[in-house]
Amino acid sequence: MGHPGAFLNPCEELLALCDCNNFFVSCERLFRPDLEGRPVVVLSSNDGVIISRSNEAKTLGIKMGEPYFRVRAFLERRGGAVFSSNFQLYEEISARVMEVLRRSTPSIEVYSVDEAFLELPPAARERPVEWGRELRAAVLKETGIPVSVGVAPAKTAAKLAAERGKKRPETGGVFALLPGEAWDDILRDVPVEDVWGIGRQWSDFLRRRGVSTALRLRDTPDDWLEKYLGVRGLRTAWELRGIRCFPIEEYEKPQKSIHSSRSFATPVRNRESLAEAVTEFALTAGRRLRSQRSLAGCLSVSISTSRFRSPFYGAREEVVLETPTDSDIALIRAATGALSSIYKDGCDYEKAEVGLGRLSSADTVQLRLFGERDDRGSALSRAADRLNEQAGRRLLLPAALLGEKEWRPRKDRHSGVRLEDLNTLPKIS
DNA sequence: TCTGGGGTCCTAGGACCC
DNA sequence: TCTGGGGTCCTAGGACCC
Repeated sequence: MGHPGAFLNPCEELLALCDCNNFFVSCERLFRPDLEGRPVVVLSSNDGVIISRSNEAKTLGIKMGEPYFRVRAFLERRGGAVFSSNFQLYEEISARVMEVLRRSTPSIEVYSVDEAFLELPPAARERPVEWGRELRAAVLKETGIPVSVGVAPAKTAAKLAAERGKKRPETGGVFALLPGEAWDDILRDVPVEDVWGIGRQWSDFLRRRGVSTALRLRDTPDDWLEKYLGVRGLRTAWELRGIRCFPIEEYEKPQKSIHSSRSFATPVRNRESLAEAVTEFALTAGRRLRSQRSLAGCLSVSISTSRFRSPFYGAREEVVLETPTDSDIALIRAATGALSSIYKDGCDYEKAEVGLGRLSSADTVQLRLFGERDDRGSALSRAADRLNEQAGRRLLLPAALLGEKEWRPRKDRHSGVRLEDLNTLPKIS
């Protein structure tokens, strides 16, 4: 068997996971300090399911991903506060948190909107917990967002450490999992399904074979792991041995695919409304495509009725774009064309999606032999991006989108907070 | 009545080539 | 009835993540 990753002396280098606590709820609370101590939840798009919970909501037993309609009455009785999601706001606050983190590390990987991996500066290796506490205090002071910090030799272990910091108040939100005697005791306490990289299918499989804790996973023989869980499962076990297999990926790579989709507040029955939604999603995907300087080589459209009702109808059509493009006009044309080949009359459509794939760099275009680059459409789209960004709203949009948007997702509980409001927050000094 | 949206990586198997 | 042995590329589907 070969080596699944670079071997690093476990004691030499350390990294940290910095994880924002209950991030979306914490963002909403910045503007509503009166909600401290009350159960608060944030809902997904279309107010569908719960995607962020305050500690009080967790204590009430409300689960991640729980459909909102099932707990609405319960939450009301308990004096809970509910918010529709406001991703623009969360992304802006996230950027501010990441700025603070960036200052305290030689190398950072922004892993998600609320998490980052940081290489510990060499001087901090002797005092990881103190370093973590300083980091935590700096983020709280400058952004108002509470975070947990976990320090360990490898990412998978750092995840466990951060979780421990979050769950145990006596740690002050910071925990270092360092090779030594405590290592085994801590891993013994962690159910295997709580290990980063071990999801539902794998944890069921492992438990059936008696591998029920992180410690047992760590001590499972390599050949067995590779046979049943593949190289990813093997790397996860190695990381639990303190060996770094997933390096910090400092440089942001362009995405390989871009998707834009929404569920509709009320079912859409007519072709025009569905085409309008698909046009909207193509525009959203196109804007994100251009912002990472990519061209799309193919585009797909999916439509479906509700998964929870029968008869179900769902279909997907993919079209190869003869010349890779980032032009809204080309994307919209492809999307509406694909839609017409799968649209079926008489269905109650609940969701649609536009996906862009086979992305390539806009800076190094591969021209097809008989293809012609659509420079005008591309330039027009970029000009629209600039105008709309300067204006802070959409000044320029296709006439097809001037309609009533009967497909618009629900957002009944939006706080109404706008980006500008961020600058009105009182500063803590 | 009401059930999110956005990604990544790995692997197995088929097509195709020499 | 018999009908090789590799290698590479591509894709669909499954698993995972937040």
